Amino acid sequence: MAEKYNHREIEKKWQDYWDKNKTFKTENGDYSKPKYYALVEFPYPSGQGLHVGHPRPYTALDVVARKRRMQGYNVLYPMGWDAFGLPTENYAIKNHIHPKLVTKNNIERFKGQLKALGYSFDWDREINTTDPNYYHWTQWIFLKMFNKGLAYKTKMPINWCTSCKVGLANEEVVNGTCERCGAPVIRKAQSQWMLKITDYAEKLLEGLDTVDYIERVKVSQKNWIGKSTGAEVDFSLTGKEDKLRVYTTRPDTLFGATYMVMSPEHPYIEKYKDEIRNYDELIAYRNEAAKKSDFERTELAKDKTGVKIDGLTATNPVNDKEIPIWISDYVLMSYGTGAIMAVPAHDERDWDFAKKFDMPIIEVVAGSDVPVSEKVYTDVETGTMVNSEFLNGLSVADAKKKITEFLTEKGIGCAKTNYKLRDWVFSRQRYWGEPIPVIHCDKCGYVPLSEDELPLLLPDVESYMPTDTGESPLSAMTDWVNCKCPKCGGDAKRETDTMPQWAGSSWYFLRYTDPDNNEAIASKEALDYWMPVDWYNGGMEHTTLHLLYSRFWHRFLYDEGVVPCPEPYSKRTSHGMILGSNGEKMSKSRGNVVNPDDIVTEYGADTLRTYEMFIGAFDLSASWSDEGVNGCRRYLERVWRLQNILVDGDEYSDDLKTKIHQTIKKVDSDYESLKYNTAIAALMSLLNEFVKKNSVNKAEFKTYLTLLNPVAPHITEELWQIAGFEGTISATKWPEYDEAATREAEIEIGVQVNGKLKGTVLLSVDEDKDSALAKAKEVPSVKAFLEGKTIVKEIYVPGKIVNIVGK
RNA sequence: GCGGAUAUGGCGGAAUUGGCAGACGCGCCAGAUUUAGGUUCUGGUGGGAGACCGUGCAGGUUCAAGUCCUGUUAUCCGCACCA
Repeated sequence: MAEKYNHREIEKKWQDYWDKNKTFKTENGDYSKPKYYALVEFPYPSGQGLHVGHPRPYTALDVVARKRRMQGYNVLYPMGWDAFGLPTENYAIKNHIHPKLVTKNNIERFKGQLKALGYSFDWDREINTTDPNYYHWTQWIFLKMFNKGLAYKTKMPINWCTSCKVGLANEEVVNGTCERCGAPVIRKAQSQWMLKITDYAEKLLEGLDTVDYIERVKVSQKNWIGKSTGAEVDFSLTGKEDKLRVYTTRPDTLFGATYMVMSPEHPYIEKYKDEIRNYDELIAYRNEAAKKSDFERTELAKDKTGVKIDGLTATNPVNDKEIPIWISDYVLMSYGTGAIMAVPAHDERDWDFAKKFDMPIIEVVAGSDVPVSEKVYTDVETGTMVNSEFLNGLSVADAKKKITEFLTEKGIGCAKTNYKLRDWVFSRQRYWGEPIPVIHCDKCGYVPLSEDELPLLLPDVESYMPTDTGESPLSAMTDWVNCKCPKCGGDAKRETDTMPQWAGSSWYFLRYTDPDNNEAIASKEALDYWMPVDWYNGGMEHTTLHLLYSRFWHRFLYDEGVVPCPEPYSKRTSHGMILGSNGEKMSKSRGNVVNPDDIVTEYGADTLRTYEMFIGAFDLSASWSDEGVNGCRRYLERVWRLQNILVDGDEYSDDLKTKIHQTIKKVDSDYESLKYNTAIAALMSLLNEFVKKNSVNKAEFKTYLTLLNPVAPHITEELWQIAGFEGTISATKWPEYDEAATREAEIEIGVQVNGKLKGTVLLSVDEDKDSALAKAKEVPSVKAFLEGKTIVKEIYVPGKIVNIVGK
């Protein structure tokens, strides 16, 4: 009789063993084997420690990594720390501890927790974004971008968090509040570093066609980039030289323009201030609009406001009609040209506006059942052009083409593509981030450091408090700030803004390939061999920001010849959240937080891993259940007791052969397609067969342990050793199945009468129709139902169903 | 408003190309073993007394629909005046 399953002893034993023997160390230089690069998002080492949500993706790809190793691949499965960031800095401020120390402690805790879960990470490749040897290269990439003109500084209204006292990217503002702290975000003009991600909009969009991302990730990337095609058209300002240029996606409706709208910030308002009779009114409106936060603007989206400009009108270039110009905050200065032509008949917003201010609505696309005076008509598929002179009778698509050609020919317009994507606000007025390696000299402007001056170290400061002026705490460090200009040698000042947290995570996957390299971000050989990442899994919350930013950096590095492939990730999947047992998001305030440490101590890492894989469909969120955890523990105990019924045998026993081959096939394919829950179900089902039979032979046991090993590595190593199998299970080969052996000789199939199941019949796989039907009709319950009926139709689908239709 | 997803027993969830709905687990019920233990083992478990009825709701296609088609509702997530 075996001893009790003591998970604490066993798990400790094997974790030490793997550590000591560097079982999962990935060597560079061994480039003869096929490679596999599995990647999970590295965590932010927060003070709270690991969350039960973390093990879900980590275990999932650990399963893939372990399986790949057994299949003979050279596997890279690394882990590191995305350790710059606000919570650490805030904690440091509050408790007067250096963020460096806070980070160190948090990492230690996280690392201990991850090790206790038995992941097959190569810990020799651990990276840390706050390590100067790491951010050296973050700064290096920034310099490359700067030198290519992709980094620039500009004064612009930014999203300013009133509580964190820090500028935020658009992506970090949620409903007008700060994504991190929830405080209101206001607009504030500040000089900011920007990265020209917009230059890469098209490349980032096109790249999506070449990668295997789950559909919703692709869709959100596309939406964020927001490509639209249309035309720019010059309207003339009546009686002026100047043109009023607009952007439209519907140039076909040009004849239907009945007024124009400019953004309240449009420069023409200042330029023609002397001729505008209601200038004061316009300025008052503009000031009101500026005061509104993004949140309010959104809230009031349905109710249009605006002011008509008195003293300025426009002329439609195709029919010389004079039309009024309005200003309204529904037109944004930051998109297109800051002005639009309004075609109320065929644009919802214009229609609302026209209705409110009682302006004419001219139909130019016919096809609606309802007059355009009653309902806007935006269909572009079925309508026909009317009231549009030379466009009349054309479809919308043809009209678009024709009018664009016409405009181009006459020199009053051209085809134009726009993107919603904006440049990336890359400065933070904070301490705990990578220093931006640029010096400002009054004479020479912004001067980059030279590469050999990197890394530019983050200096130690007394206080990490951000200043009320909006400057970084670094600005108080005069010794550090004051320096000489590398170009002219005169007095100059260092940039005191730091980089956002996204910087370090925008290229970390490259560093893993060669983490200790002091000469480059990674060696060319390492990058050529390992890149791209074969499978990247991460949270849905990172599908717009992190994914887009890192693709942008990677694509830039590709254009620079630094990396060998245009896209960093071949395949991207996402996992669902683990919710509390009440189905709500886990949080302290809701009191539904589960600490992974408790589960590991009480039930063991293998149980936690098994449970998180078994909990449900990987891409959907799932609620925590203590009973479910217990069930998985029970399962592992049943596996443990298999050693009590272990008998000799070099081959699968006849009665289980088919089932075993089927299980190998199922587990193999399920591990590949994120269907961990059904893989485990199949393993449970096979276990039940062994238990029922009260026997498992060595060949069967070996296969069983190997299949389970990726999910529950500790217990399977131990059982492998106890059974006296050769070597360790981690070094064994992945079992293979024989397709022919997965097929049963005889199957029980359903027999329906008039489409309703009445019984079952045992048939051989290649049973012919006549014999199958004959046997089916002999089934007593079927026979009874056919009594007195005329058979109209008989259906037999081999291996699936028999259906007899009678009247 | 737009885009994406989801909806199946008491619960978590299974169901290649349409082909025995409810695998596997939890919970529950009964029995056995063991005696105080996160027990283990065996059997049962969608509803209904029944013919039958059952995959959010209403239609449709089909010999056959959780799966396909047309509508519709609810929940969740993302985006939100982008011309």
